[in-house]
Order: sequence, then C-alpha cells, then structure tokens
Amino acid sequence: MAKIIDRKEKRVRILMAALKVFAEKGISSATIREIAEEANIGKGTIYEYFKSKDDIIFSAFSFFIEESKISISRIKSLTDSPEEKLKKALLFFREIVKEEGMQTFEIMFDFWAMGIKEKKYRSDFYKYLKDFYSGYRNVFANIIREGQVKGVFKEDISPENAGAMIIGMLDGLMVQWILDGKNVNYGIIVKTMGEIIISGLKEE
Amino acid sequence: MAKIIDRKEKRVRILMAALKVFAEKGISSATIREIAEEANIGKGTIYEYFKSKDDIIFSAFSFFIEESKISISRIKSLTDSPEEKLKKALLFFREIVKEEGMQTFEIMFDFWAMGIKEKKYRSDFYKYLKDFYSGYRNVFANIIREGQVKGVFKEDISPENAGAMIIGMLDGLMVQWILDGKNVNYGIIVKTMGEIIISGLKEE
Amino acid sequence: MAKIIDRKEKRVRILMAALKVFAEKGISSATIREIAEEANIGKGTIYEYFKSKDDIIFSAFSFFIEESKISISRIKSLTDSPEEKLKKALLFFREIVKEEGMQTFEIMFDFWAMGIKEKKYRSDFYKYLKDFYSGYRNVFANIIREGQVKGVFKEDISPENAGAMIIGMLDGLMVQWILDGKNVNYGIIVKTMGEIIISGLKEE
Amino acid sequence: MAKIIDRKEKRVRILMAALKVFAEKGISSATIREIAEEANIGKGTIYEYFKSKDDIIFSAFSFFIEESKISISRIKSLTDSPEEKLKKALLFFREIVKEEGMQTFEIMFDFWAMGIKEKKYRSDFYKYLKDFYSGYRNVFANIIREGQVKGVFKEDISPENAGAMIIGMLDGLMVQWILDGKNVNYGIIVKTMGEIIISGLKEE
DNA sequence: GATGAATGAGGTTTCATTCAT
DNA sequence: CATGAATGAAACCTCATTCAT
Repeated sequence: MAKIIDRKEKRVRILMAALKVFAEKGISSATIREIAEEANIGKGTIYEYFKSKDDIIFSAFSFFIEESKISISRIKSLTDSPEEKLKKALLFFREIVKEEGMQTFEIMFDFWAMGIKEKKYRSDFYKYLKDFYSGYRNVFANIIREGQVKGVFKEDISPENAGAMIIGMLDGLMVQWILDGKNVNYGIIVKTMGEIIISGLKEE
Repeated sequence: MAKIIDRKEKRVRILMAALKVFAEKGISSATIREIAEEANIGKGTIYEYFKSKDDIIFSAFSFFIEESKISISRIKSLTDSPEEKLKKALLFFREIVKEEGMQTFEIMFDFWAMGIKEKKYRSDFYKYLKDFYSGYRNVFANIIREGQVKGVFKEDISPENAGAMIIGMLDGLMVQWILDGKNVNYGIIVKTMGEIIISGLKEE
Repeated sequence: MAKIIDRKEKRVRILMAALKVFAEKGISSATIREIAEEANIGKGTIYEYFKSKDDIIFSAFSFFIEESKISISRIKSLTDSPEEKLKKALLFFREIVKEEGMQTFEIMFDFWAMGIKEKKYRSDFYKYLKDFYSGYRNVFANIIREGQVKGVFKEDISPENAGAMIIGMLDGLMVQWILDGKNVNYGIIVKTMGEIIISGLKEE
Repeated sequence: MAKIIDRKEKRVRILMAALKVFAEKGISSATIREIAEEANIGKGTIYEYFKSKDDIIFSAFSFFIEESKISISRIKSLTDSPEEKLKKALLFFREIVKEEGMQTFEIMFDFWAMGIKEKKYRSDFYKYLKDFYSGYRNVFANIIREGQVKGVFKEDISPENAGAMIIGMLDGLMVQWILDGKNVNYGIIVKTMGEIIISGLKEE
C-alpha cells in the first residue's frame, strides 16, 4: 500500500514540476530534462510514470483543472442574499488573482493555445475546458437565477448568458491586467463591474 | 538586369503564410518548411526576407496587430447618440467575429502565450499588445465619456475602467464561444451584455 | 543505477577523434557527423560532452597543446655540456618529427589559421600558443644562457632572441619539409643548422 | 580589345577582394557574397569570371604567389659582396614584413592549411608552394654558393640546406612575431640571426 | 554581360525517447 | 525502480550555385 501512495505522490510531484516549467517556458518549449530537474528526479524516471510528453501535458492540464474546481465549491457554500452573493463571488476572484499571482493564469493561455491547435488533444482538452468554464458559469448563473426567483433581478435575462458574460469579463480583464498592470487595476475594475452589473440586473 | 520583384509584396505573402501555419499548428510547433510550402517558395527563400524564425514570429505578430487597428477607425466614425453608439460598437464586434471566423482570434492566443513566456519578446510584444488593447479600450471609454458629458450615463464611473471591462468581456466571451459554441452563443450574449451594461450605466 | 561511464575517458576519445578529422579535412570543413563516426558514437552524444562545435575546437586545441608540453620536460632533463645539450635538443626535434609524423604538425597550421581568423577564439588561442612557443623558446634560451655563463658562448647575444630564432627555424623547416620532402631533408638540415649555429654562437 | 582588358581587370579585382576576405575570415568561412560585396559587384557576376568557389580559391592562391615572386627579383639584382648581400637580403625581408603587415602572411597560413587538407587542391597547391619556397631558397643558396666560390664561406655546407634553413627561420619567426609581438621583435632577431649565421658560415 | 532572387543540400543543434546498468 | 548515457529524427539556418530578367 505504501508503495502505491509513493507512486501517486511522485506522479503529482512530476505534474507540479511540469506545470511550473510550462508556466515559465511555455508548453512546447519546456523539456523533459527541465521537468525532471524541477521534480528532482532522473530524466528516465519520468517515463516510469508517463508514457510521453503528450501524456504529461494532458495529465498536467487535467490536474490543473481539477485543482481549480476546488475553488468553485468555496463560492457555492455562500449563504447571503443573491446581490450580496454576487458581490462576494466577484471579490473572491480578486482574491484568487492576488493569491495565485499571474503565473497560474499564464499557464491557462498555453493550455488554450494547445487545446486549440493540437488536433490530437483537441477533443479531450475541449471537454475539460468546457467543464471548467461551464462550472464557473453555473456558479454565477445559479446566483442570478436565485435572484430572479426572489424577485430582485430582472426576469428577462438568461442566467446562463449572464454567467458567461461575467466569467468572460473576469477572464478578459485578467488578460489586460497581465499585459498592462499599470493602466488596468484588476481589483478596482472588478468592483466597478460589480456595481454596473448589479445595477443593470436589478428589477427597477 | 536582375529579376524585378516586389519584395514588400513577397514579405507580406510570407507573413500571411506564417500566420496561417501558426493558426493551424501553433507558433512554436510551426516549422519553416511548412511556412515555405504554404507560401509556395523554397525554404531558403524565407531567409532572404527574414533573419530568423523569431523575426518571422514578431513580424507576423505586428503585421497582425496592424491589420486589426484598421477596424477601430470604423467604430470611431459612428455619429449616433452615446447609447446607440455603444450598441452599434458591440454589434460591430459580433460582425467581426462572424467575418473573420475563429482562426483570426485563435492566433491571438498563441501570441499572448508567446509574449508572456518568451523573455526575449516580452517587452516588444507587450508594447504592441498594450497599444492594441488600449486602442479598443479608448473607443469604449470615449463613448462612455461622451454619454457622461451629455448626462445620459452615470457620473461616478471611470470611463477607462468601464472600457476595460467591456473589452475584457468581449474577449473573454470569445474564449468561451470558441471552446463551447453550442452552449455559448456569442451574438446573443453580446446583445444581453449590451442591455445589462447600458442599463447599469444609465443615470436613473 | 545508471550506466557507469568514464566521462573523462570518453571526452578524450571524442577529442582525439576530432583531432584526427581536423587533420584530415581541416577544422572548419570537419563535420560533427564525421567526428561522431570517427569516435564510433551517435551524433547527439557529442553534445552530451561538448556545448558546441566551437567548444570542441577549442578543447581539442588545448588538449593538443597540453600533450605537446610533455615533450619539453624530456629536453629539460638533459645533463650534458651546453654545446652537447644544444645538439641533442635539436636531434630530439628530429625524432619527434619522425615519430609523430606530419599529421600532428599539419593540425597546427589549422589551429594557427583558426586562432588568427576567428575573433572569438583569438585571445584564448593566442594565450595558449604564446605559452607553447615561449616554452620551447625558453628551453633553448636556457641552454644558451648556461653556455654564456660557462664562457663557451658569445656574451653579446640575447638568449631569448636566439631561442626564438632556433624555434622559428625548426618550425619553418617543417613547413618546407612537409611541402617538399624530396628537396628538403629535415634531418640533415637540422644537423647543418646545429653546426652553423653552434659555430656562430661560440666564443672565438 | 578594351573588353578583354576590362575582363582581366575585373578578374583581378575579384581575386584581390577574395584575398582580403580570406585574410579576414579564413578561406572556408569566407562567402561568395562577402567577396562580391568587397569587389563591389553582384554575387552572380562572380560566376561569369570563375567556375566555382574552388576556382576562386585556387586562382587567388596562384595570384598571390605570382605577386610574391616579384619581390625575389629585387633581391637578385643586388651587387654587393656575398656577406653584404646576405645582410641586405635579410634586411629586405624585415622591410617586407613592415610594409605588408601581418595580413599578407596570415593568408599564407590558410593556404598552407588548405593545400595540406583538401585532397583536390593538394597537388596543385604543392606545386605552387614548392616553387615559391624553392625560389626564395635559391636566392639565399646562390648568395652562399657565391661566397663559397669567393672563399669567404665554409666549403662543407650545402648552400641549398643553408637556404632552406634561412627561409625557415624567417618564416618561423614570423609566426612567433604574429602571435607574440611583445616578446618577439622580428627586426632585432633577424639582425641577431644575420650575425650568428654569417659568423657560423664564415671560413675561419 | 550583370544581377540578385531563389533554391535545397547539408551543416549545427535540440530533445523525446530508449535501455543497460 | 531509478537513472542518465546514448541516440537519431527533425528543427533551424547557411551558402554555393542557378537562372530569369
């Protein structure tokens, strides 16, 4: 049994090393040697745990997505009013950005690019990414739906579309923030965004 | 007399071939041979027009950005009321997406990833991308500022931040649309988004 | 456990293969593939031991020089009279030439040419070559100085200059011998040379 | 007729450009483009005058040798006593070195290396180089022979060998002077050398 | 005759993967 | 199991040579 745990631990160690190197060098520029060094193991050992570099890429990607899902549950457990919940959920994203720093999100770019380009990954990546985004979309869609049920948000808005919009906005802002942190203040804009959206959603 | 050749035209031809291959394979997976084949020229000829693959990448990128700038002027020339202008500008983006198809936007992912990862490009990429985004941000910021001056939009909102938010949203939605076109209808969401935002921006 | 390999030994094996190929084809015409084949290893293996072709060139050069230095000590340990020592030292060069054959010296040409041409190597090559020549110069300079102290050689001659002259002569003769072995008999000329020089050096 | 002279002039222009580039970059690193630029003509034009790069190399080499032969006649025309002639001939070499500078001699290294390595040139190069050296050898051999006839130089020395020795010395010293100009003063050593040799040659 | 655009053979170098220890 | 030495396919890039103008 101990052995099996060891194996799992080492697999995770390699995946985390891979994610770090991917973030630093980009997925296709990252080398097995660099990943092995980062994980403090021999180059050959990697192949005891993964079939190929492709296998590492995809495993690292799903590991990354899986890790992110944990965050969602934290938002779901909120118990405030829909309006307050929406504000807190947005605030929550600000915190993630602060905590995780840019690196975590920078990897995402590469996975996107990878998922889009490489035909061999495409379907698998898409499945994961779709789940990833739809998970977050639903968080917001549910809050809005709750608000509509409680009569505080307009009835004629599709909760799913509004969710997509909010996630898109958070996502898109990140890009601008990464590229131009001086002129784009993520925290403040998310706050402004919260005000505009809530104001736009509220039943008059 | 030597062969008379429009060097500029051929340069552009190579860049367009490069962009196509980049879109298909990803920047770092694309090979010089593939670009040459796409451009219907010999491998060596590429090097008569560009110093290195890096040179091609950066040249293709700035060519791509430069092409995009043309679109901005089309929005700027609108002469409606701020509210109407905002709606039309958003609609305009829907059209671009329809016209250009995903490919054009897919390349952007890679350039982002490239600009973020490769230290050697970073500063140059950032300069271009910053200009690119701030250009679009300003288009919306100006519309909102005009609305504030005319008293139709709330005074307490930063036009720049609102601009960043709108661009971010359009950008972020694109990602979801590309990944999950079935569940994310770009056109409809942009329309919903327009309604929410305008409603949220309007002076009560 | 990994394969146990004497990395140093293999490095030397590659350097010797490189020197052989350099001698046959010339330094800049020699290819990595040829060196690998000569060393009976894969092309890629070379790069496990050397950073680049430049690295091989310079390492081979310093290896070559280092090997040559061993010869000097053999001359230094002679214990005859200055006149006899001079004769024996010259004879010793004849022997080296016979033993080593032309090849060893032919390589030297290329290293010279290399050191002179390639700016990147220049300073390092020069340092080594200077040491190499000044080592040999000093061998003869010391013999002559000893002769002056013992009163058998003229006082008004600079031992360093005479050393340079003798080494130059041996060197220059080699060139002619290599090019025109039929008309230039290295052994006999060195003997003649010894007589003329000793006769010219001796106190009347 | 004018046309033919033009062709010859251009050929020489190309050869001189080639020699300059060879001296700067080394023969096998020199490119046709560089030679064409140095000669201020188009790259393609070179091939109107020479079949290949090899053709240029060999033509440049024989042009170089031919040019050098002119110097020999200047020494031959001296009309002093053998001893004085020998001194003057050595002085003459010092002057050449000063005039021509290192560059001219640096090329020689490469031609040697080339002639030795490249089997395809070998026999032709050798023929030329042999002539070149034997030409200079004979200059000195003749002076010494004259001295023997006149009874001022020892009878038991082979004039040819002594000539080879002197040329070798001048040649070999050049190498040391180029590599280590600070410690090896060409002019002074040649003077010392003259004294030693004349003293060694003279009938007691 | 003169030119330089075009080319591909062949060079150097990288790196995922294998495999003996 | 773990390792890293070994490898060759394939990448980038150079450059002698050809050829249309």
